[in-house]
Amino acid sequence: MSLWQSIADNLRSEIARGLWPPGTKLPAEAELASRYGVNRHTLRHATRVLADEGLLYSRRGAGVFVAASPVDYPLGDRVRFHRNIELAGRVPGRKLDAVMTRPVSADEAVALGLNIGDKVHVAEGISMVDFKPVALFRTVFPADLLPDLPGRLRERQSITAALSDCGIADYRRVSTRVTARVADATQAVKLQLDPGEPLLRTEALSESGGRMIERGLTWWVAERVTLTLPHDS
Amino acid sequence: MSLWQSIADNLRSEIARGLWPPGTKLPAEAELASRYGVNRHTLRHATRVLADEGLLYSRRGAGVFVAASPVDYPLGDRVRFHRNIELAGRVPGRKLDAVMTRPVSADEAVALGLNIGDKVHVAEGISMVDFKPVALFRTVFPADLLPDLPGRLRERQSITAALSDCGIADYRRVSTRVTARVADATQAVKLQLDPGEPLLRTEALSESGGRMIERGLTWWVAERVTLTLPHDS
DNA sequence: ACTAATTTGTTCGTATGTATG
DNA sequence: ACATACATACGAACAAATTAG
Repeated sequence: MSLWQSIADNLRSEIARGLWPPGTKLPAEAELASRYGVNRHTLRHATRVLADEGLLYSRRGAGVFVAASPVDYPLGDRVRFHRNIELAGRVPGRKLDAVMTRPVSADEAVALGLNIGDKVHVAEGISMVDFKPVALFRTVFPADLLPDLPGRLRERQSITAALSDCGIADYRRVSTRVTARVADATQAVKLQLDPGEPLLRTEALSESGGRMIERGLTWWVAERVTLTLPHDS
Repeated sequence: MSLWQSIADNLRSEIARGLWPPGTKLPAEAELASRYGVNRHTLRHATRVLADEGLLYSRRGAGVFVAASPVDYPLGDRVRFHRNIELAGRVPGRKLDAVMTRPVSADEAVALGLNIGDKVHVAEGISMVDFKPVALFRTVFPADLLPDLPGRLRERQSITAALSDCGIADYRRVSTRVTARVADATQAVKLQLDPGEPLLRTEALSESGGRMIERGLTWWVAERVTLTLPHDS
């Protein structure tokens, strides 16, 4: 086993054991290199590999830092943000930026099976984990099915709870599509990250009782969340 | 409905109908604006929205172009690149950059259920659709189970076929994790895109007959693929 | 290698219609 | 009725990147 590999393994296990918590600044490369008794190039080889794995990141002139361990977010048939995050032992939160009712757009109409001119409720906001933003969402609901939804959304913390108040006891994902984009300036500000950082974009359609009930677009901060897929076997 | 919205809808439907095939350069903004009888700002508002949706992209000094429609890539229990792409009516391809055998790394050992010191075969390369690169992959196999794999991989076009030659007739995904990173310089060159463009990174584990058979890392060009999830109902 | 023409990107200014309270 | 705020639309000019000759 090469020197850089054993150093990488060493650091990896130390990070895994919590010896260097997320956000910690590692000692300077020169310092660490002398501790391991290797040349700075050798140490850099190890940290570069860990950075590729997403465990570390470096900022020129600032230092090498331990990346925040991303939240695992399972994308199953019944995706519920609050439950998912609580099951992972973290604190879920949501900030509602806007709730409005407006005519459906062309692409939304196709997705939800509506006609031009029909109205939709739109909820926009930010999802948080441990009081840090992890995602932006824009969710669209057919207004005719859910006349009371805007009010309920403002009262309740979770979308699931608001839908339940409107008589939608259960709903299921029928399709999920995943792609990625880099954050623009507006998204970066809302998510407290730098523009150009990658976002995972999911487009989800849910139905209940034969009607499309929800079309949700979510932009996840890639470095703060890992989407996991169901493999029912 | 505002002017820019109807222009956007018009262009959207024209693109959907194939009137402007992927890669086509649209007429210059000034030209298009005069055709629609609007100011250039108004036209730009429409094209900006379509660019946000991923239907168009613009290059200063060059023009506005119709984006190549991304390939839908289903992530199910039995993921087979060649079959998936052919089913979408496109031409799959693979370029093998390297096949080697080396000791397993720490994280690979955990994933595949191996011990330190065990050997793995590694296959690295580029996946293509319609002769354009869409993804980088690095796939790792336990060497003890598949002594002949390196030779087979070099002979055959698809990993599925090579595994079949080694007696693995069938294998299933047991876990898939999705996150995103921006492309570094090396990845950008291999994938023929600009550094800083977002990549979707999937980490997949597959098993066959009770043994982990494969751990595949794939970096997808986000603008050229959309990952779709199974929702078995 | 250089220039000129073309094309998108950005920033001024101005005006109008439409909700809101 | 009025003031305010916001989105929409037009006009002009210039900057920056690309392409053609």
